[in-house]
Amino acid sequence: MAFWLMKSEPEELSIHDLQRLGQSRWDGVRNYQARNFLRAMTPGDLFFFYHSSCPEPGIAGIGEITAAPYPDPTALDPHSNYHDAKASEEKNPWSALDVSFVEAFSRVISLAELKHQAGLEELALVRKGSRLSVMPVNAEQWALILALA
DNA sequence: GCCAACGTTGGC
DNA sequence: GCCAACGTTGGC
Repeated sequence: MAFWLMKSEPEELSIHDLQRLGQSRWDGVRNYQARNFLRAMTPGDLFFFYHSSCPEPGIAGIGEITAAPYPDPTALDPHSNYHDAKASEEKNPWSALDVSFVEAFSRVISLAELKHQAGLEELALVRKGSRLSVMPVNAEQWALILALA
């Protein structure tokens, strides 16, 4: 079992949306490095649900990977914001997977707090210039962040 | 393969 | 809205 962190704009999908829905498809990733991390995920893996591009950016809860990665259907949908004109049924470079709700933290662990937390220096989220939307979290980092919640 | 121009991300 | 940083595109 592995740990991850994935970013979502809460206006699109927040941890509370996921709580209400129970499960959701995680799609729209259009960066190869992030996609490669998606493809490394297996059912049972847990991820921190990060709220980005919002008034209070930070980790808002936990979700679980429930299905192995499959071709991202939004890449083929001309009406989707994530449509990729170069993708086809035969050759779709993008991946999506299914996630389920695990927990909503009683507070958001803010980005500022994560930046100041000793032991998280290597976390891609807080590294200068890093804009990855999907990233690995090691067991030590996971436990450290969980203890802040 | 180089690299300038452009687009995107995402915090502030 | 600004802008730093990174990624992608496309001419050469």
